Amino acid sequence: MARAPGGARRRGGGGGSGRRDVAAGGGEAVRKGHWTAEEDAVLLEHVRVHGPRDWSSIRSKGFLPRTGKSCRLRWVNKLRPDLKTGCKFSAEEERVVLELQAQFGNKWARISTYLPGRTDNDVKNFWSTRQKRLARLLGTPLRGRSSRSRNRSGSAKAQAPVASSLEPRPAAVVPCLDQVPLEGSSSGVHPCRAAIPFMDAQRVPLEGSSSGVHPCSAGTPFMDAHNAALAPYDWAGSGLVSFGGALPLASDSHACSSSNAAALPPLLPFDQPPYPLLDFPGLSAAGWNMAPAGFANAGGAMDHLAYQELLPVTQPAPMMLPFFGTEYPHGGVKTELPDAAPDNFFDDLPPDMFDSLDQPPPPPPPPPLSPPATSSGF
DNA sequence: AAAGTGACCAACCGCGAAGCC
DNA sequence: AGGCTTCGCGGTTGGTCACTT
Repeated sequence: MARAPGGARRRGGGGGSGRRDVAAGGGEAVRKGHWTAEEDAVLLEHVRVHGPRDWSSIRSKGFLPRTGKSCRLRWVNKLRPDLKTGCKFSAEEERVVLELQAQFGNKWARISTYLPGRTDNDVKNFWSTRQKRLARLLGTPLRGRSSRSRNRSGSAKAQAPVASSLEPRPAAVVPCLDQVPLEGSSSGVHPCRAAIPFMDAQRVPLEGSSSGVHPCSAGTPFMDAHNAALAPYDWAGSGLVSFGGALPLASDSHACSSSNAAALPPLLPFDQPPYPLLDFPGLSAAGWNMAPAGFANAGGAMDHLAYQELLPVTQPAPMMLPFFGTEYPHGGVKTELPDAAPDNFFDDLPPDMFDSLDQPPPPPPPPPLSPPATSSGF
């Protein structure tokens, strides 16, 4: 569908219109809502001078009529130079999210530390969208607290609730969501790819003009629809929760990384994958321009890393790395699978597979073997 | 063409933890 | 030790766009 990259999307005009712009309270007005370029510039300057801290002073000193909370959020989610703005989650990133969500639960900040360039908000939104899609595809309301109901025009086609606080689940082999046929997919160019034309030659070629082997399945055979149908499946859990395999983070998760953010993911508490990783000539690990070791684990540490990047260059770093991801819904890479046609994917599943939907969740998984290594910070 | 809908994204809110005095 | 402030996180909400009907 070629949606515009997040940052480029046109928002309710004139800056700061989406939500309430100004606090209702008296006294000094606190601006809310969407940020303007001018505000961003002020915030960036503050960070450049003071670092990603003292958020509250931004307002107290009169730099911006924004709360420190809002400033921090803006920095973390949008202005940090190491963010993958406009990049949809790749299949590998999705796998990471699934695996880590199964491990950690809804610890988005923690999970995001394994995904360079992704914020907790990114992960959270991704997960939420994914859960909603799953719920709709499965025709099963997800458990958990009531989801936001758009309730547009009182549509009877109310969307299923989204489980907002899911318990950690034991890993299970499940299909990558992009195995699930997605309506509305159309050919297009991923915003990242647009900037990285050479990647087209590296991608798994699609057969014909509109269908072909999904890059995900091509590179990761365990994710094909057939295996998915045969695999045990944690329906009752966090949707299509997880994978039995491990995560090839060492290389794949850096696809689409926006910069030399010195962000190697922490060592994951998973085994190395038994399946081949996507390999692209000329893109060795050394070519990723990554720090040799270390990883920021917490959001604050990430802030600091990003700030260090900001010091020499206040503009977001350009996309320098290719995007290997599989785009399904609206981004453009065709995801139609020969073996997983929209109408027969679930038909291929054992009929009793859905019986577990209403069963209590299995006991939580064992804790991770080791938490992410902490960086020295700032 | 218009309405409905899903997907995606940005940002706010509430709460708890951490730090400081 | 206790209160206050700041920060970080998770959940939620609202807006926009693209696609479908």
